Amino acid sequence: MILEKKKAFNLFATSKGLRSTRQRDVILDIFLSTHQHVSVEELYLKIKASNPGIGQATVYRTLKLLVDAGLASEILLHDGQTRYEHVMAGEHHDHLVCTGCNSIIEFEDETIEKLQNEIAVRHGFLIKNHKMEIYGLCAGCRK
Amino acid sequence: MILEKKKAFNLFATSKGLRSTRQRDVILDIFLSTHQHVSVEELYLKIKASNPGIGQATVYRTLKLLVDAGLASEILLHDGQTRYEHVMAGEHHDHLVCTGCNSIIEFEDETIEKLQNEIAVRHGFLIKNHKMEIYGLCAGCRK
DNA sequence: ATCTTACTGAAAATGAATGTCAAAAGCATG
DNA sequence: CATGCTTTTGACATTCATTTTCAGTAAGAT
Repeated sequence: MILEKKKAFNLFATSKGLRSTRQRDVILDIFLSTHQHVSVEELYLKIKASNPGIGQATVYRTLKLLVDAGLASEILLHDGQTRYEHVMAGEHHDHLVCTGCNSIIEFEDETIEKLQNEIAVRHGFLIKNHKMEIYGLCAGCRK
Repeated sequence: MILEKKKAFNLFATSKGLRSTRQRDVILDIFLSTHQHVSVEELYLKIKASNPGIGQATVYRTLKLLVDAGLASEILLHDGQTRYEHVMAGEHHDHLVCTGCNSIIEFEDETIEKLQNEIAVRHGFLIKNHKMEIYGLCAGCRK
């Protein structure tokens, strides 16, 4: 699966005339190895640990590329840090965000997706993507 | 309706030991008179036009208070500006965001709300609020 | 009217994200 | 494998939204 994504990225890169560099390989690798919803800072620190040479500007730049390539997407929570999550082809998931411990639970619901499409059609709207975040307290934090 | 909200804010203010000031009155007034989804900058400019004395720090501070009071909520789009929308008690609406012209269409869907609750229950999650944004092209921009 | 404490405005500070630019690296070519 | 052209990079500067600071002002209880 990780291999597929690397191939996908290479394809994207060549189609755009981008070059394949050590930095991009490393960043993609480490991004893919992280849990969902990494902030740039988290990712940068992780990268710096094994590859001290790579600068954060490059991490920022590469993450944008991953978004363009359809491998990652940005999520904005309410802590002022942009986070990036993995995009699985065709699949979509949404988030339960715990405001107590900041943990994120993912879920998927086909019925909601269908309803969204209906709503879009009703408004003559062409959906590109969407995000849904439910805020509250997780089981652990309710006590 | 605007009056109700002012009362609600006063109630909140006294319950928290906050003082009632001219600035807060003005900001709440003008916030309530705006369309949905004002950015702080937009609101600040509007306020400055009629009340040149009020500083933007106060606008920022007061908007946070409105959120605490349950009268406003933050929305994060992808343009680096936090926006605030009106919160109607009990009611909830979501957004179709056009990436072509940046217009926002609101909608409400009871079935989706119900499904969200089911999902929350299934995960032992206590919902406080939620956001859903669907990105794409509006009817006008599809052409 | 006085006193305490919260509030405000202006300016400085912060912090995420982006831009700049010279040096380095990719990669097509001879 | 040297050459030359172009993209990419890292370090640093810059931008821009938001937050903090702080001295002065104003609420509102007594």
